[in-house]
Amino acid sequence: MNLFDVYQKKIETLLGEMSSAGELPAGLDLSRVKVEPPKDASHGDMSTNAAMVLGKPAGKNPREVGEAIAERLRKLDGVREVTLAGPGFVNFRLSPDVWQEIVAAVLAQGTAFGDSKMGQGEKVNVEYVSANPTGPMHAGHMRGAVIGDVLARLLTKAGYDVTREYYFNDAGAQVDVLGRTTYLRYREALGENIGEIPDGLYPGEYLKEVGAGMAKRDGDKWLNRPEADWIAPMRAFAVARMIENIKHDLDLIGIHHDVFTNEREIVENGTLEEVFKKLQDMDLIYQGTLPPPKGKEMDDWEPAELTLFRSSNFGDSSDRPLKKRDGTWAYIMPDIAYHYDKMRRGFNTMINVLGKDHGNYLDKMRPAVSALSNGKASITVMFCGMVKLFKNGEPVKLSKRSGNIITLREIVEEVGAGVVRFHMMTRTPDSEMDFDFAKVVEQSKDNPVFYVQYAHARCHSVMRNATAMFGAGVENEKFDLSRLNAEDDIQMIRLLASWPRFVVAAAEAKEAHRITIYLHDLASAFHTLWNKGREDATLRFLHENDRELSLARLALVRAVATVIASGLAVMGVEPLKEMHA
RNA sequence: GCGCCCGUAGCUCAACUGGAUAGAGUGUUGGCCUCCGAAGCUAAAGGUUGUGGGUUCGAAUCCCGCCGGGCGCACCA
Repeated sequence: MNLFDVYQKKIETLLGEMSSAGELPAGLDLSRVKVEPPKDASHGDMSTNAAMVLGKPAGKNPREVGEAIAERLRKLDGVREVTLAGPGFVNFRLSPDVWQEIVAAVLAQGTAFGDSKMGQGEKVNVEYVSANPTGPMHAGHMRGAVIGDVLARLLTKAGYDVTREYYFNDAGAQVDVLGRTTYLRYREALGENIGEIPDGLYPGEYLKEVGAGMAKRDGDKWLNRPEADWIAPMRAFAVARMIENIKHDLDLIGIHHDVFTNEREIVENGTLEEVFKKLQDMDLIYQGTLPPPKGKEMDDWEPAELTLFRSSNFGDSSDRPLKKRDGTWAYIMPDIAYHYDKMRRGFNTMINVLGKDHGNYLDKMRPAVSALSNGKASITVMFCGMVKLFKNGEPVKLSKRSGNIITLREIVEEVGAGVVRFHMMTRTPDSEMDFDFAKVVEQSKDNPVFYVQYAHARCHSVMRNATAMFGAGVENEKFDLSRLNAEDDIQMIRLLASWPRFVVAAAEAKEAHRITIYLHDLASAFHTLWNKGREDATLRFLHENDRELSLARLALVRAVATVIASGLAVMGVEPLKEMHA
């Protein structure tokens, strides 16, 4: 239930009536007409720009149009205090019962309050994490992992049919390195002294158990045999183990993908050839020579004739090679084929969460997606900035070379999954962010996770007190919403009522971090209201001698807790009923 | 050199995607616990939204030019 949608429709109907009555021309474009909360609450509950948007096409002064709109608006049920302001805003208030009903709606819908049908069941593919299975999840992965997952939750809440996907490469050079390192660990497990891990292999301890696992499964059958014999089984075994490992680590922060796709499948089932043929049929493939890249020192540049894709037809800065000089596929080809595969599976909206260092991924992929779908499919990339870790105020040095990585598991064990998730969402995705192990668990209002959780816990504290005061089961007793008539009550409800709007706006913009902003506002409003009760006893939630008011206020408090929980659910964070030190 | 992103209070970030007087936190200085959890609330203060033009009823937001920053620019993966 989105009140703003309700009044948007009412106003559109009203404008239609004005056209019929000849007060406005027929066939006006209403798409820019909006109903939103005014920036300054003292202007009213809602505001519409209709008069300003329609003034010009109607050939009338906006204020004149506004006056006519106001006239009709005054006659609507639930509307009061219609005023004309500024350049032509029509502001109005809603009568208290309209607001009070929101509390009932929230309690009836529970955390589903704020769900929207905006997405209309459209299939969306959100691809995130997608780390190659060469090591455990570490600090560098957590930002993208959480951003992708929360975006998926948000889009689901907004009515999209979301598939969470993980794509990994189980071929290629990195995976060969994994295979070789596993072989070394395998020999170690069989009793050999392997000494230091040589340069160019993965030094991390985590491959020890993989090698041991291999030794357990296959015994010594791979010893003293050439690499050509053992590299494939080592790779396969290690990849399978690492994927299990990754799934397990992701589970620690509540992340579960629906689909795992690997590059090998795409390559082996002939998708590359199919895509290539398709592009050929569209006359988008030719043999040619590219100019050397500009602005870069190229000591070994040699012009060569290559098989090129006319990506510049689709806005790319230059055409791109799909085959190398030796005739084998260029590396972007599997990626293109993979996106073709997604489209073939019915996804016209594809979202990719990547690190900022993949800066030109979109440039490379968009032309292909556009060509292969005749412009129907879209690919969006969300770039994530780096997370800088701090311990005791000192930056944590990370070195993958020495195997000195901070794993996701360590972080989650130290601060908890909810804290990690919430913090990753406190900034726009592409900004850099500091993550201080001490600060993120600090129990003060400086810490947004705590602040929001505290508000939720306080709500539950009120519920506990209500039980103590009025006996068990008070929350199920009937309440009279009309008792919520203090301006502060209504103020609180207004904020609750705007939650569905936030969901829609955040989903439209694909900016899940806005949810944290809303939650912080809501928590702040609740803390404020709480404290007002200290100075003005009439605003307290519970009144021993006024059971009816207490029940109504208790309903309000439960609604606040419900909306906080609804927001935290989008974040994938478990709401706390009690804070404990 | 080219492409993408960014530039908002001293600092870290918002601003519901074109709306009215640009808001929070932090830092500084005050006030509030016999009272539902003071782990909180509250007052003051801080701005030519990098800059110069343009578009319109209206611009932090859209367009163009500068200035400054980040990332990317191979047939590597």
